[in-house]
Amino acid sequence: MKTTEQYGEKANLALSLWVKLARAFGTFSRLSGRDIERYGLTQPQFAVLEALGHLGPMTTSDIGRKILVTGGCVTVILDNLEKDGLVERVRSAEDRRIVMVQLSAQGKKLFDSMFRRHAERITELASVLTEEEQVQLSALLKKLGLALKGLDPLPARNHH
Amino acid sequence: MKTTEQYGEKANLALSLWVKLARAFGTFSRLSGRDIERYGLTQPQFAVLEALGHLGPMTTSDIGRKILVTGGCVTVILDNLEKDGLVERVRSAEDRRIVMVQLSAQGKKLFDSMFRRHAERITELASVLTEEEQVQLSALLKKLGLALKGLDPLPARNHH
DNA sequence: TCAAAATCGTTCAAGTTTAAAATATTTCTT
DNA sequence: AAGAAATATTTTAAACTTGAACGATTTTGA
Repeated sequence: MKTTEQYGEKANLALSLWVKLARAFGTFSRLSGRDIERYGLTQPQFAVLEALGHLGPMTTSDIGRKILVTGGCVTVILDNLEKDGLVERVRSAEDRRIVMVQLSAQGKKLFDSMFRRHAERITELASVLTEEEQVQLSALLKKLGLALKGLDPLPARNHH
Repeated sequence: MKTTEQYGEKANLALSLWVKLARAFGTFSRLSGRDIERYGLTQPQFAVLEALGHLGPMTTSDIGRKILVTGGCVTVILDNLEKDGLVERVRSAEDRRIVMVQLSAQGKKLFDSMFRRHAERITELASVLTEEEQVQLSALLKKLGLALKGLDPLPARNHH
């Protein structure tokens, strides 16, 4: 793992940070995903239900921005969720280009029973750090994430 | 973003940590990937070249463990890199099941010219945090990553 | 008002990833 | 030494994601 002192101290620090970020995320993601599979959902499907469950109905493109996937992908995810009867698409009356997406009754039910247990699992995973460490890590990641977002020339539209 | 005080304090702390980890990784990954595209490589292709360049020749399955993808995927990535003349597969003489993978002369050349510039870009991205913050974050991520890895029932073989 | 431009969602084709099955080789057991 | 089990890699089929192209609708601006 030691990226032999080859690119200067600052670069090694940065490279090492990047590797650890990728590893921590990868493992956390795999473990979280394993939990989600138990509910018969894929990770992106779960992310959509979570967004709708916590934030309420929203448009297709809002979902894409929320869970960081492209529009074409959102369509597929919604197709599958709709097929399972978990979400409903409602074409807006005011602007008929827009599709509002919401949890169905069944979707709400699944979300409620599922998310609480999932939250427990996430809590369990995070508990490998003390609460103070979690606070520190959270703050540093927030700073990193926000600062990097500023460098990201991508979908940064806030208006609507 | 505020996951309304719904699942208890500890759970909210953990959920928030998870969200921030995913966001920071996602943005970092996208920016890093954008840099890599400039060399005509995909992110996993780059990861393979990096592993081979820094650690020397290794087997197909070592590569998979290193860059955290499945064996089948490594095969495809290597096929494409081999097609571009960047890596070479050498079937081991002692154990003919094993394929050792190494950079070709052209691959070495690309790696040298590419990785230094990429390291600079990563350093630039990481510099949104102070060096001390990077050290702290690195340490916390390392602890998190290693502890989670212990919970991960997956490819944890260390023997060979 | 009416045509051009912009926006929203879907469709499509191509590339990536995974898990499982298949192949080849080696090691273990008896 | 022979067959069973294990190991390393590739192949295959299915799923996911993306970016570009497309159709429908709304907004803009002459």
